[in-house]
Amino acid sequence: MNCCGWWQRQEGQRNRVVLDLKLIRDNLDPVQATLNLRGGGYDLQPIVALSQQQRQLEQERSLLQARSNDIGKQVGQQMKSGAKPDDLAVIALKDEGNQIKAQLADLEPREKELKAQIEAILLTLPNLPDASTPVGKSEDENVEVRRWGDEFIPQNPDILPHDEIGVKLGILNFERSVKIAQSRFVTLIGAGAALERSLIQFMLDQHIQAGFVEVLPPILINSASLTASGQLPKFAEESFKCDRDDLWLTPTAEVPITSLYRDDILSDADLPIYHCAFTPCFRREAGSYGRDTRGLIRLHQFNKVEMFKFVRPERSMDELESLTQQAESILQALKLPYRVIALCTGDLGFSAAKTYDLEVWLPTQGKYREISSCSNCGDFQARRANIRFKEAGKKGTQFLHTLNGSGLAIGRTMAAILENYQQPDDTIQIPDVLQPYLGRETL
RNA sequence: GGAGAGGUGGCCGAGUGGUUGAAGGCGCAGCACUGGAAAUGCUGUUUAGGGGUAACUUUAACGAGGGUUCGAAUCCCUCCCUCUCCGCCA
Repeated sequence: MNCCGWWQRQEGQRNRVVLDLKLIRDNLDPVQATLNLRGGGYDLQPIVALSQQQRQLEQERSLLQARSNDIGKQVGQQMKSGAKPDDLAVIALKDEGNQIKAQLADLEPREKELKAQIEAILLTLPNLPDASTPVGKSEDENVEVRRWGDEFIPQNPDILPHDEIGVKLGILNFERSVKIAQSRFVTLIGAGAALERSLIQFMLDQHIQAGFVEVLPPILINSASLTASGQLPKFAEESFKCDRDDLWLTPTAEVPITSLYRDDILSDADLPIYHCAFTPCFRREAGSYGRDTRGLIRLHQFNKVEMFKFVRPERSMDELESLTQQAESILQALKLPYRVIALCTGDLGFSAAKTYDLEVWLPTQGKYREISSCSNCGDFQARRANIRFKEAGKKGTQFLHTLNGSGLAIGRTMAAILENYQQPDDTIQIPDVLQPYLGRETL
């Protein structure tokens, strides 16, 4: 992680609060207990201790600075009323000012160091699971919520895996992609490229119609953006980095979209804000050697249409349900069988408080595979990104809630179509809703 | 990449060392006036941390970081960003 230097250009950021320090201080045991549901051995005790010391120093420093300000004023007044710089009274004040300066020079670095330590630890703490997230240690304890489209599961026993049929049809090429780049890349050719493009267009159209405003964000993004949405500091290994520039290849559109409103104070009238975006996504897939080495399931570069919501806190759980349904509506329109899984506390992503995964049926694997992940991040990302809203007529600001969901991963959708729509003669029927986009009925 | 200009509150815009968290204006909110409104007048109008049940109090912030000073929006250094012109380029 140290090789990447992601922390080096963070100075533009105000101190981020991340998990609410006050919440931790005032509710140590419940917060610790909730965090423990994730596993991972997070310990809040050191933070509380450091925070205690830091506040102690802050109080001392404030007092000194108050006195220092006072001295400054007094000198100013005396000079104004005609005192000379070498008057005894003035010199005495200056001396005291210098003494305070010396004391502050000792205090300040110590407090700063404590703050930095606290901040560094806080940034590594994941979000607290929502109370409605099922408790469990690993993905084995995820809970299936519902299934859809059993009647569309193909019964043909001779279906070829999507990568094999894709290569056979000449629309996917993996070998040449190794030549161009590496393994875990694909080149789409002819109708394959067109199908990918049609899927992107179709999905965006669906979301735009549902009220999501399309954005096409930068795909090279800075460290502050990755920190804001929770990818940094813990997951530096997972992203591609352009080392000379403090720029990273985006792992998901969630990251640039979160930072669209970083450090903003929105008006409550602005909420909710719905965005959708098509972007390529880049992941190093460190630690997944040997998993899904074939096909479109796990690539270093893949396309995805993402949905994102900025909402009022009390609405976020309802918004998660409708976000999930929006993602489901794409699978339903494509008539692809899927199931909805509620991730358990042990399998929850770093920034999420609650997550539904959508898993599409892949006949040749005989199982459901993740094609969308819809998460309510609560105020976790809003804290890191410092995105607040102000209620008309009310004092102060509050952090809003963010949600994100794939709608959908394009490559995996392609894979699902190539298998579920495969015909006995090795052609691919094109789903009805895509035909107008692609301009043909079969591949 | 080369040359120049600039970054102040929701916005415009003043401010080159001393009660400036920041004049003035616009906007916004409340009140007054009105049958209602406009116009007008008055009042208010940033955020974050600490202490306090609270009223309140204190600290910090004028792009960011550092320095000079008893005292910095104002002076010095470094960095970032924006704009204009030239070059290059899709």
